[in-house]
Amino acid sequence: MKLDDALLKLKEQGVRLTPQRQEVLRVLIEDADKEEHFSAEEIWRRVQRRYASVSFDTIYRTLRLLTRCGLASELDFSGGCRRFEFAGNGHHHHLVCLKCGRAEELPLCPEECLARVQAERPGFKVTGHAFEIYGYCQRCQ
Amino acid sequence: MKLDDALLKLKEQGVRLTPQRQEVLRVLIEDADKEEHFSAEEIWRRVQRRYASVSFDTIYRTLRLLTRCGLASELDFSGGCRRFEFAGNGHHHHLVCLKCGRAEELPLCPEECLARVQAERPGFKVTGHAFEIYGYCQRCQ
DNA sequence: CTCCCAGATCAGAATTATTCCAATGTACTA
DNA sequence: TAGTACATTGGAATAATTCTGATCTGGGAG
Repeated sequence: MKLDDALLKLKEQGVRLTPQRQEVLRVLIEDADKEEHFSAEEIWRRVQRRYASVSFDTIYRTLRLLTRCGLASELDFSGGCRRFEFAGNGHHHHLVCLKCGRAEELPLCPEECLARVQAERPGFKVTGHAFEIYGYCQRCQ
Repeated sequence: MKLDDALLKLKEQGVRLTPQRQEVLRVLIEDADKEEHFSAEEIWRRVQRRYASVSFDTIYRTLRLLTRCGLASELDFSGGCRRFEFAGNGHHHHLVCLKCGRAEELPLCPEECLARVQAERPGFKVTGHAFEIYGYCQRCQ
């Protein structure tokens, strides 16, 4: 999914398209590569390049908004590094380096485990899941 | 594993057995049931019952120590609820309620996914992994 | 059993991440 | 093009965790 599609999707949901929101979305979509997932501060710095007076609060509020709209995901990796990514590139999980914090995307998902749990605990309403593998990347070993 | 075994294991590792440390370990082992995983504050309150002047810092330091010694695990659940559990009851994952924060233990593990990743990324040194399923428990729906 | 000191504890301050608030600004409808 | 509901701003508040420097103590040596 590209930036224009994402903006359209926001508009369809009746969300006001402010320049700050557009730029946060642009950073998530265009500045990220497969191994780079931004912290809120990194996103803030990048948005500041174009909108120097943007506040930290706006970044967080926008990220929460985008998450609610299904356009961003909040990643709670171990070691206190909460990161954000664009959610329009398909479901995946992460291989996370504990030294440099970079996360590579893994095109897999423990679906059988999920299915088993849902079958065995009908009383629990599943809404999501997380799966991360931790360790040290080649550079950091 | 019981409290005495855990204390012995600490001693073998040359760790000083202070009353505070013993009480933290006792809380983790004897006060927890399968659906209750304590926050640092909950552990602090419980240790205070016996050692009224214990500091918050001691709780955190002890939990880090126990984690390094393999006797505790830090659980980074989504929604900012970091919790701690005794690590002597076998490997497992968690079914986490996003409302009340309780976590039920799941006796399963996405092993095939781990094996696949290790086979496909020989350059990455895997040291651990996390798998949690989120949703709402019967009570909280 | 007592002494001793490396390492542990304590209280409170510092740090970090995130959210709240009240005043001000603005995207979008009509 | 104007009006207003919603968004942004900057600074302060909150919460979680860690640091610091003074004081205390578990447990080995004698």
